[in-house]
Amino acid sequence: MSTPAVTPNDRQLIMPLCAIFRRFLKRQGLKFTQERALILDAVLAKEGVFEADELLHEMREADHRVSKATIYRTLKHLLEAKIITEVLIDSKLSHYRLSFGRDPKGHLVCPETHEVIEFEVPELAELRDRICAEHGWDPVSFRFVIYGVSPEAKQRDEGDESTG
Amino acid sequence: MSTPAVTPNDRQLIMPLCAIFRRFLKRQGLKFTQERALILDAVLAKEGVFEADELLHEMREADHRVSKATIYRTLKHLLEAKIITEVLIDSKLSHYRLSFGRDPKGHLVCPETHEVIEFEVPELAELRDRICAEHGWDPVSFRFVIYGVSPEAKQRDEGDESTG
DNA sequence: CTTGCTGCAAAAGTTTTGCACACGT
DNA sequence: ACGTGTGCAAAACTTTTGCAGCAAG
Repeated sequence: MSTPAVTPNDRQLIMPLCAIFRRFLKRQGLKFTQERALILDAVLAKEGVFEADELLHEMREADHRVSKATIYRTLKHLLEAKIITEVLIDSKLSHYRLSFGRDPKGHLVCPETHEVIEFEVPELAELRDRICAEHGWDPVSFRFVIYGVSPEAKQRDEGDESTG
Repeated sequence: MSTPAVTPNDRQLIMPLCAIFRRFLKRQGLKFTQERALILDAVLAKEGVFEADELLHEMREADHRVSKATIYRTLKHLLEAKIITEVLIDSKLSHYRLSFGRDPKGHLVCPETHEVIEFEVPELAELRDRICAEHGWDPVSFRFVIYGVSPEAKQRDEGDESTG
């Protein structure tokens, strides 16, 4: 397990994000509670895409007991604060990713193995602006998800060739 | 209401799609029932993106009473038969579109007004293949959704400028 | 006739909400 | 102190499933 060059929970990020969230909350007349701090920490610790339930369980294991309801309520605030973004991967389950200070990314998803790879494509932002301009819309954000078969899934399929 | 040049329920499409679905079902040892025919008809009548509940209500109004369960079960078969595709617009609700014989499309979505515009971008298919090749994946499909503020929403906001 | 299909109602899964009490400012 | 937040459990919502009778091949 080698350390990636830049991780989402870089020291440089943690401080300002906490401050940014506090400021956001104050501006809305909301409070920066212990629970919200813990949830923000849990989010910062995630490297890629995550779901609400994941946070709940990870926090339980770390003995940071926060209720499901509070997690959902806080995720909404984090979305509004633009600290996280929703990533549309599954139409029955919400997925999120840390987005603060990062370019939007595309996602490569393997439905078989549930692998998710993030990738950056500068063209997408241009595309977004061009399409919006053509229709007279103001761009807000975008999602680009590619579904495919990962190398792992292909390998798995080889030993599984006998279908039916 | 002028007639669009090409509608999804073109005569040219209805026949083969029905035949294609029948063939698909037979190959799977499944049956082509009256209910499945009605649902396919309802799907063909939809111009753009639709949801399960929409079909249910529209069919009820047309006195084509089919149960929720059957609609969901049939949509799954239509997906497998590649007659429709899932469009990821909302993470809590499934959206579909007729996909048979059509290029994948991108979608411009306005969360405020719920408008959805389809657009074609040839570059997306190339992009999909390039990204997959870079990671050693086999491409299957993709979704490109842009969120933005539609002209209608902008107009609506003007009369709404006084934000508490 | 055999096998799969339908409708219903209940179950399952995620997300939201009402309420009484607790905490941040 | 005031106004929010929290946890809990129940509600809401979409989607799935078990079962008894029904229809397609």
